[in-house]
Amino acid sequence: MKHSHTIGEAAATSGVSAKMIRHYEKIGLIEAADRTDAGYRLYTPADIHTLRFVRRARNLGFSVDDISELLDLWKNDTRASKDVRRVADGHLSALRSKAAEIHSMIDALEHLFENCTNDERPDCPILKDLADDANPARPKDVGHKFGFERVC
Amino acid sequence: MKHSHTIGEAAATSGVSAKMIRHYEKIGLIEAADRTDAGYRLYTPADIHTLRFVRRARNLGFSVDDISELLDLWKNDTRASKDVRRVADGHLSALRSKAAEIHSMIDALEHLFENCTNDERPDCPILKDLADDANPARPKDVGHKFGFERVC
DNA sequence: CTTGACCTTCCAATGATGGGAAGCCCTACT
DNA sequence: AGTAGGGCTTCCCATCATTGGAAGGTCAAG
Repeated sequence: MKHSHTIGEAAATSGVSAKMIRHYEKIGLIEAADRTDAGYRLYTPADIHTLRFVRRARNLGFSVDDISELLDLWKNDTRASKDVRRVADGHLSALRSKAAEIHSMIDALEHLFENCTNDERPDCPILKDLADDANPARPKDVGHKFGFERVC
Repeated sequence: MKHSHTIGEAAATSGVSAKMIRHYEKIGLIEAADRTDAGYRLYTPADIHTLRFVRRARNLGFSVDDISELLDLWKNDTRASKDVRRVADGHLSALRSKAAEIHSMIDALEHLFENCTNDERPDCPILKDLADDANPARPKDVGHKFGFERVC
């Protein structure tokens, strides 16, 4: 086991946190690492390369399921280019529709701002609009599937 | 208690699911509803109006915390317009930065597609790029805070 | 031989929502 | 009057990626 690294080193060089490396192992995204006699995980340069692949895919917003599929394709020499493309294409169109939703929210909010005095008076067109029963506030239901945990 | 409605009716007319109405009550976003002798929740038209306000704000992507603040302002006649504006402004800039991230992911993916043959051959520039140690794939770390649960 | 930095596992929380089970309530129909 | 059904109740669990912490074992240097 020459050239093996601890999880901390693997985390530092791959950009994936040690926590997440253990997590990815537990959920089966990556293979279980070899261990020292003391139980420490050991990572080869090839493992770290895989971790980098995972991080880059996450940076592009791929889900863990997508990445699992991409990893399989990556390690399979007989893969067809179009299979990879299918995964990436699905992700891309999801991104595009998410972008469209966000832009429609931005537009609606900017519209609400148009008449906002931004002063000490209690009159506020933004609240008026939210309270207006005739206004569906761009009714497209957004909710959980597209993730507004804290930022949207 | 004339003019009172069950949670199902309130859900249907407000557009907020019964599940979520109970949830909002539990987390304190809305006040606990009155109950019948049998324990059924009862909603007045004013309650339903509040629920509509909540739904519209959610449709605009406001977080529950934001909405809680907006509700307080809405029910407070001495509010200052600028306080509402502060909440909405914070949300708007969060939306804008999220939009920017998504567009950078879209751009990166579209770039990967440029040389993709989309055929049966095993050669795939998308995977090559993900595996390329020299390529940080737009290193801006995205992750949990901006929500890619299933779509990104 | 201690100290401190690292590693281990396990459990919990985030945020908004959905799903389901087990059981009570109410109305309508036989 | 009894029953079928639908709606209501509470409680727990799952999602998704990630972080945090606690309790404890290991290793290297001082």
